[in-house]
Amino acid sequence: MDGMGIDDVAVQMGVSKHTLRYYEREGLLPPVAKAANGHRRYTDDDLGWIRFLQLLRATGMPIREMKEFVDLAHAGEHTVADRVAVLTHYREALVTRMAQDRDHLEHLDRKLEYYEGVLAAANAVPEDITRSVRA
Amino acid sequence: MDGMGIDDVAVQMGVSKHTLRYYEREGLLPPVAKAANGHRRYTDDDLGWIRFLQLLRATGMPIREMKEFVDLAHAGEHTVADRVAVLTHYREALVTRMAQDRDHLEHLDRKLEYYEGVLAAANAVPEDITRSVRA
DNA sequence: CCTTGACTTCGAGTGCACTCGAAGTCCTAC
DNA sequence: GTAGGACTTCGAGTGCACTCGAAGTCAAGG
Repeated sequence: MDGMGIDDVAVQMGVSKHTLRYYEREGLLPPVAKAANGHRRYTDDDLGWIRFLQLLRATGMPIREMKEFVDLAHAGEHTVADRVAVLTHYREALVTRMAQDRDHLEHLDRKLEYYEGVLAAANAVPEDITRSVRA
Repeated sequence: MDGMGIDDVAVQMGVSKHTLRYYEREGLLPPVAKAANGHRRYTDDDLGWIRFLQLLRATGMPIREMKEFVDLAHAGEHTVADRVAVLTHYREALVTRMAQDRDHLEHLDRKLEYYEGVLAAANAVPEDITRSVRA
């Protein structure tokens, strides 16, 4: 039989076996083919789906809405416009978050600069003390 | 008495009153001063802390580690180097996430382009059908 | 034959970060 | 003086996304 076992898929895709079964249970993944012994065999299509799901998750989409999206995809071509709408929505949320992250990074760097200053001062103080002791 | 009430702080900082009390309980916020009637009065320093906590959260730091950080800050100047280490760690995690986000955005845009193509084709098909019917 | 080990299903448990509700207190306005 | 409403504490509940463990099945190796 062709296809990969769940263990290989888990390693290759960087998710746990538990998560793979969980996604399937939740309907995010179409029912995966089973070998004669009942073991899952993942096709390349399955792998593609998993990659896509990972992308959706990475955009911040919750499982519930991912399921809705998957159902739309399953419903056929007439849902493409809806799917574009959903994706566009999360695209915008992602762009917003990216802007916020840039902002947060800037703030963080300012904090770090401040701390570096404190650190430099702390290193300088002993010298001053030395000098004052010497004086 | 000076300082703001919890309601104003919640509105101004964009967090719920529940969360403000929760943060205080968890030791993320130093014990906030209380008016004679037991109501919390937030000083400007408190507001500054809250803003800082929001920054830490935004970098992806979990509550538990925020508490550790706060404890370090409370412990005095000799912990500055440790604090810099923690902040630097989360700074790097943030930078990594930002890079991943750029990557995700690119993938998402490719998906969207693909879908736009499908949509354009779907709009084109009826014309073709019309033509074939006419022929 | 029987142990080993990886798979299966199923429901239950975990960790996180809130979020809520009950019960009580205290000022304000009528 | 009492009804209303916002505050207080405290412990319990929620939602999310896994994560785990028990119990069973199956194929291969010794």
